[in-house]
Amino acid sequence: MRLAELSRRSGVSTATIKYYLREGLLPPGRQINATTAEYDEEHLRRLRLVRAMIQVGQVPVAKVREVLGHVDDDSLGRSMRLGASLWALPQVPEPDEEDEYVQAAHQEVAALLDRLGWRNAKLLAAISPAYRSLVVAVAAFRRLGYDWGVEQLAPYAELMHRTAVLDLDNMETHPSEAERIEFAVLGAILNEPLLQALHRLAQEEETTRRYGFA
Amino acid sequence: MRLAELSRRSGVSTATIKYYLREGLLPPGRQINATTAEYDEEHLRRLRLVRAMIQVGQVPVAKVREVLGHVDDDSLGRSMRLGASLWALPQVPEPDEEDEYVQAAHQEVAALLDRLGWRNAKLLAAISPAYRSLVVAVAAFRRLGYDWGVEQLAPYAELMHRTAVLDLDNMETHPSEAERIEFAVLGAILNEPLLQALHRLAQEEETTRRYGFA
DNA sequence: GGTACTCGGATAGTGACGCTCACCAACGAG
DNA sequence: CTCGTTGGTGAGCGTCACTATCCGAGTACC
Repeated sequence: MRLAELSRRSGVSTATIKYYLREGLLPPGRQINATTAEYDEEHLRRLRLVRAMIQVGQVPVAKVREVLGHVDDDSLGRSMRLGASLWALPQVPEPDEEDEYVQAAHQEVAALLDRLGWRNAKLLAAISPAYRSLVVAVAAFRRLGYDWGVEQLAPYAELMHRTAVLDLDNMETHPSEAERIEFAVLGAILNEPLLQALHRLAQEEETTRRYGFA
Repeated sequence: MRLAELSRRSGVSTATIKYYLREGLLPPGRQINATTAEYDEEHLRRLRLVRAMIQVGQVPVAKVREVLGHVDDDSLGRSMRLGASLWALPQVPEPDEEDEYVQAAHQEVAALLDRLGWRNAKLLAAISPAYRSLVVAVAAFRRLGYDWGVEQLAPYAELMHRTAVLDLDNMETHPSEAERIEFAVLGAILNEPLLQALHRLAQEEETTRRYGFA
């Protein structure tokens, strides 16, 4: 198929596809002659993945390129590939370690991980962007005078852990290793907007249950 | 306190504070004379809230203004005020209702709400941005060949509902109505990055538990 | 074989966003 | 009186995700 058809089948404008090609988000098509290139189903699939990451996952173009690099990198083990992809996701700015709220948040999060027995997460704390994001979020609450501590966080963490278990169980239903990796990466990126939407919908449901529509 | 002190105490540059004032995210200070304005603790608090929304919650400036308008609008009831704030949050682009995947996703989500007995959410479906986001996310999965149906979604929805229950329980611990509203809005906005961070950390924990660090 | 169309590729431009800079006249401390 | 600082304003910056335009080379159709 040629560029125009790829565009038609994906619903993405030719100009945008050209942009993705230029940015290295799509591998170039098979060159037939100076003015024609041939694309296949794999290109279509990759294009849809890219669109999903950018539009649904709000992943910036540069990060998409990075994530795809990890997905295609056969030299990594499973944990590393998944981790590398997750870590490439958009991040919160670095916490200011001098800040007293940040320091208190560090303590709180460390206590939380102890309470939960998340030993691996503790080991990853120094390098994991998720850990840093958590510290930043907790610090933001504290700065506003809301003292979220272990007591408040633990039930949320428990629920999120169950969510993660579901994620991985779903992943394991896929037979081939390659497919599992793609699903894991994809799931890590697309699950979040989905969870967020479910969470907001659940909040609306619960709010109206408790207080009605007024 | 004057602008420079507000800047020092909040860690936000004076230029940025001026920008927020111009954009109406902060109410103007009490004018003392042509070159001096006085700000108080309320300004500081509001500024921290704005920063938290923008930096942690990734809420665009225009949305922050909108949300603050709802927070300050005493004419609304609780559900409406919370709803108005939640609905002002960044959204996914409108789903293309012509698209077959979107139509299938609609069916799937409707079936999900039936299964869960989320009657209020069903009523809100036509107007709720959360509902639309959910449809877009499910459609994105389907387009990539992963058929997330009621079976896969229901356990996630159940967990998210429990999360929402926690949210509202936490909100109800606050004594005054005004404080509850602020906490609810804030929670709705800041909880998401926090949940996301917990989710990612839980994924890392669970991945390494199952497959080690390799 | 003529011609109108389409192809891919490349360059430059767009509009939104979140600041950030430079400048200004008006003050206030020494 | 001088000099630094104040709050307010207009314009500018860098990034991002496209998008519009042009080009010369091929292709389909009559």
